[in-house]
Amino acid sequence: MGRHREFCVETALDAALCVFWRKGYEGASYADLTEATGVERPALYSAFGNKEALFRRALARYHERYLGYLPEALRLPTARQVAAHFLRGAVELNTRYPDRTGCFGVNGVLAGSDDAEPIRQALIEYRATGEAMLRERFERAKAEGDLPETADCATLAAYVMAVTHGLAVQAKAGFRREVLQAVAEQALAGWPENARSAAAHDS
Amino acid sequence: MGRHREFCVETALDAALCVFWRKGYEGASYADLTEATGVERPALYSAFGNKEALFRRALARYHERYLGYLPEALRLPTARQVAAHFLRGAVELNTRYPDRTGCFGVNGVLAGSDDAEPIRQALIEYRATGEAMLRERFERAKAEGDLPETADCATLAAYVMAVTHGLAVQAKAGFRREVLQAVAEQALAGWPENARSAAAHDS
DNA sequence: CCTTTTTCATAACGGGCATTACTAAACCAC
DNA sequence: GTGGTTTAGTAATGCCCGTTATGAAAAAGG
Repeated sequence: MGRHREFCVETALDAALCVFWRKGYEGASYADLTEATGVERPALYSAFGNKEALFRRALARYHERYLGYLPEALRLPTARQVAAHFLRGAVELNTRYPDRTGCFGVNGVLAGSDDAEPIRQALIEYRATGEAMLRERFERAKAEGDLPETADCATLAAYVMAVTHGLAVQAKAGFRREVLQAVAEQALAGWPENARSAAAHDS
Repeated sequence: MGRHREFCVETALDAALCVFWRKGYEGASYADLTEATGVERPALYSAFGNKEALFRRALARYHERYLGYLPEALRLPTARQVAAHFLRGAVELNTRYPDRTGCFGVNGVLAGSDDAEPIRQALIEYRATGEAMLRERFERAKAEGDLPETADCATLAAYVMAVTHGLAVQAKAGFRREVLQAVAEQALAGWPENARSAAAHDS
C-alpha cells in the first residue's frame, strides 16, 4: 500500500548516468542530478541511497547499456580481431554522443565541475603543445628519411600521446613499474620502419 | 622597507605542486596546501594569487622541473628513439615518486579529494576486471596458436587498456573521431604475429 | 624611537555541497 | 470513508570550500 512512485527509476538512472558521464563523480552535484532526472533530491535518496550508491548503480548500468561491444570483441576468433574490435568499439563509444564524450569510467574522476573548465582547457592546450612538438619532430624525421614516406606524423604523435595518457592512468591505478615498461615496449612494436632504419636498430 | 617574507616562495610552490600532483586541482584544498607548504592561506594568496593561478604556476614548475626528458627525447637522432625515450621517460616519471604516482597533467583533473577514494578504487577494480578478461582471452589465443608462444598476454592486455585510456583522455579533450581512429589503427601496427596468423589477415 | 610599510596569523564570510526533517498529498486495505 | 503507509516537494541543517577582513608583529627609514 501507500503512494505510488511517480517517476521511472530506470529512466532517472539513465539521466543520472549521463550527468556522471559528462561531469564525473565529484563534478556532478545534486542540483545537476535533479535537473537531469526531473526528480527531487529526497526521491533520489529514497530510490538509490546516497551519491556514491547512485554512481555505482550508474556504473553498472553503463556496463550493461554501453559496453556490449566488449563481450562481442571477446567472442571473435583471433586476438588481433579482439583487440581491433575492442579499440574500435572504444573509439565509437567515446565519440558517439557529443554531449558526453570520452569514457564514463575515465571521466568519472577526470572530469570535474564547471568551475574547473578553465583549468581543464589549460591542460588540454598544454598537452596539445607537447603533441605538436612531437609531430614536428616526426615530420623532420620523415624529411630526413628516418621515417618512411608513408608515415602519418600527426597520427604517430597522437598515438604516442595516447599511450602516455594510458600509462598515466594505469600508474595512478597503482600498476607496477615493470608492467608499465612492458606496455611501453609493446607500444613500440608497430613503429613504422623503412629499409634504412630497419638496418640498424637501437636497443 | 617593510617586513620580510618568512618562507621561500619556490619551496612553497614545490610543495603545492606535490599536492596538486597527488590530489588534482579540485581535490586539493587550501587546508592541504597550507599543511604541505607550512604557509597560511593569506600568505599563499599574496604570493601566488588565487587557487587557479597557483595551479598554473605549479604546472609551469612541473614542466621545468620534471619534464626535462622531453627536450632530451626530441634531440635524439631517430624518431624511434624519440618515441622510445619519450615513453620510457613518462614511465620513469609516473612511477618514481610513490607519494604522487601518475602524471601531474592527467591527475590534475583525474584525481580528486580523499572523499572520492572509494569511488576511485571501484573504478580501478572495474578496469582491472576488464583487463583480466582481455588477458584470459589472449591466453586462450596463445593456446590456440593464434598468438605466438613468445607473446606476453598480460602485457598485451595492459597495452590495449592503456591505449583505450589514452583514447578516452583524448576524446575528452575534443579530438576528432578520425584522429582517434588513426591512433587505434597505429596501436595495432605492432601486434605480435606468428606464421599462421600472418598468413590470413582480417580487414 | 617612532612612523611607515609589509607580512603574519586568527578568524570570519558568503556560498555551495550532500544529506535529511517535515508536511502535505496520494494511494491501498478494510 | 477512514486509517495506515508510502511518496513528493519545500526548506532546513551542518559542513567544508575558496577567499578576505582584521589586527598584531616585524622590519626599514628618518
